[in-house]
Amino acid sequence: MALEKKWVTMGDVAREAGVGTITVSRVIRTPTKVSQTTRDKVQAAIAKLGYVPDETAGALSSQRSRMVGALVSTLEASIFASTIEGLSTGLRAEGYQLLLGNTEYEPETEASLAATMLGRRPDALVLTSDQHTEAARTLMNRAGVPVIELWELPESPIHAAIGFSNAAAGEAITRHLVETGRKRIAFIGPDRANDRRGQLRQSGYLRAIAGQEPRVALMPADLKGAGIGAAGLAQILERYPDTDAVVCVSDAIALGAYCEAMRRGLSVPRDLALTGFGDFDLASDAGLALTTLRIDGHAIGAKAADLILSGTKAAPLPPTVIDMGFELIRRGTS
Amino acid sequence: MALEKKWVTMGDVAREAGVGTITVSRVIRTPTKVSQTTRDKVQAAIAKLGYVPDETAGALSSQRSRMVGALVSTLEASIFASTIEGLSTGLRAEGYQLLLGNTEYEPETEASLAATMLGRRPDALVLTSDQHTEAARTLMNRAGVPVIELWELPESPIHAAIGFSNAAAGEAITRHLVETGRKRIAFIGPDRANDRRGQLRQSGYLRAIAGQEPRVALMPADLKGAGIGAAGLAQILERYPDTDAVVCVSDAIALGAYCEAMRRGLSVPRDLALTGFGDFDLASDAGLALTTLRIDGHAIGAKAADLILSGTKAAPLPPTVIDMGFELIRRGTS
DNA sequence: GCAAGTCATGGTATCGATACCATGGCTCGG
DNA sequence: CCGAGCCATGGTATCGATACCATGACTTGC
Repeated sequence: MALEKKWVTMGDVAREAGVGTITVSRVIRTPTKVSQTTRDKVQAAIAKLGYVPDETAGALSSQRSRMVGALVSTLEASIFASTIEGLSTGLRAEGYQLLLGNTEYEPETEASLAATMLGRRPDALVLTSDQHTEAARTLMNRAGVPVIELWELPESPIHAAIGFSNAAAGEAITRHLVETGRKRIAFIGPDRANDRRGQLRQSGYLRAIAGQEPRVALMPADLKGAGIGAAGLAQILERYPDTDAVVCVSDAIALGAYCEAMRRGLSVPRDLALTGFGDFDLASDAGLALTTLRIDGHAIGAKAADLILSGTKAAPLPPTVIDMGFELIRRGTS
Repeated sequence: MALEKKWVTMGDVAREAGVGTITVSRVIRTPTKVSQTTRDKVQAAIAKLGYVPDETAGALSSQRSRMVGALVSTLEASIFASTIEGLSTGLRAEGYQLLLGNTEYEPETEASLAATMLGRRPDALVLTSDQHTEAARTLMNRAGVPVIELWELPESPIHAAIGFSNAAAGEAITRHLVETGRKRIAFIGPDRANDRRGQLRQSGYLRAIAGQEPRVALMPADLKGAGIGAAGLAQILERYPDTDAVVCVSDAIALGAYCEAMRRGLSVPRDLALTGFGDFDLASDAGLALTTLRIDGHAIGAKAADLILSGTKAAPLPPTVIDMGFELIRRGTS
């Protein structure tokens, strides 16, 4: 341990201020427990020395890391961007920080990332991935760390969940097309074995078209959003030329389908109605004016932060499943 | 500290395997220094007990946290998504993890986040924000933590930088329009005082149109991408009805401008050429087929990971500025 | 006026891992 | 056959903060 001294320690501050180390700790964590004059002295010393408390040491001795691990299925397509933002903003207010991991829709990756993250002893784990390996479930249960699943309402939540019913959402947007007179409705999504959310939306679609013939195109996921939409619409029109509406599993996919429709000279929504999912920027009136289903990702993230911060060592947060709902936004494509 | 025992410790594993704790540590960190038989014994004990090493304690004693702090200007619009992804994937391979913070283009927020992050004693700090307060610079310098700035080539880098010249990029894409015969070129971007990257692209635009009249629309940043593009184009056409090309500071803004042009019955690219920036999914041939400037965000992130992992305690990474360049992608809008 | 209680503060053990140094067994060259 | 040198392993101090308990000064109620 003969490393050159690099960081100012709490002891240095204590010496400078002429107090005990514990008093410095209190000035930082629980200022009300220290008299005004002492507090000022200590704060002056902190400023003078440029002291930055070592959270690593604090975490070890207090057994609270003030870190939250977040495992997201994907960083692309901005799907979870606002959720992460809401979460991180909420946590920052209390000095908590976010550890980020990207599972890429792979349960195996999720399991390995979860294990690595638990090594940091986070105070909570947030998952936007919905498929967990048995090993991961065991690990997370045994760890005693609260686990919050987002963007879904799982049948058997690990602990808590905040989201909405993807099946109901898929059903709602499809029903909107049915109700506006569409008779031959198709569905486009990526072909991803571990994307349960997408599968649930598809099941909602199937329920809503009851009576109509299902027309589903699942395209290779490596095409990315727009590519999936464009290729998917091409496939649908080839197999079912008389299709008059398409439900896309995301706004990005809807963009691809929209552009493909333009290229084919189809009029939207006259010849073909189109819906997205998520209500991202590109769907707005200033953009494609896409009929879509709005998910308030920011609110989901903020709610998760609330939940985490409200749980304490003494009273861990109770198992809960919170339905944040969704909202149909009708714009120009339907 | 009378907390119930929750986690299996290295001592537990050592006892189970009948070895010293340090041997367990070596099995995890430097397996080659332990004999095969002992290694097997220890690994069996680890598996049996479900031991997850406490990185918090490891960080404290080894003075290496295996964490990298990343401060991004924004999580939205997926601008930095691939960079973060490249970074996190590269780091994961070595068991490093990512601490994420969102500065929202606010130098003050960046400074406060940087301070919080330094409390975790990260092994490196990665910034995609380009404006730093004086306090933040001082803090980062004093901390002795390598700082890597991304997506730019700063004149006075804090330490290392990986990116490209935003001014040259703005100039290149504008020059492309000049060379393809456009005579009255406008520029649309957000009105963000602390977005130096955008300002540099604008300065490149100004340099490239030399001789032409500058036509710049900077719209309120809270409109978001597509809104900025749509409102920006409207403003440009009102003030300069004969505009024949528009340089947009991002692909998302170009989408808004594109849709606005459609609504006005303008033909792209005949009446109006349009360019974006970033080459995100929506710009692809399957999407808008947008002429744009490709930035390889993933490569930038991956390179940053390499750089961080190559630096050791003994030989900290040398100050470097790496130009990753950019690529003009000509598609259907010019 | 005194016991009981509150407030501000400090001392010391401790969290769980790793660094440093030490040790015993073994190989190998002369 | 012996000492130099390597390999595998262990003991102990330590990283920098916080928890717990203790202490002395001062307030308050009856």
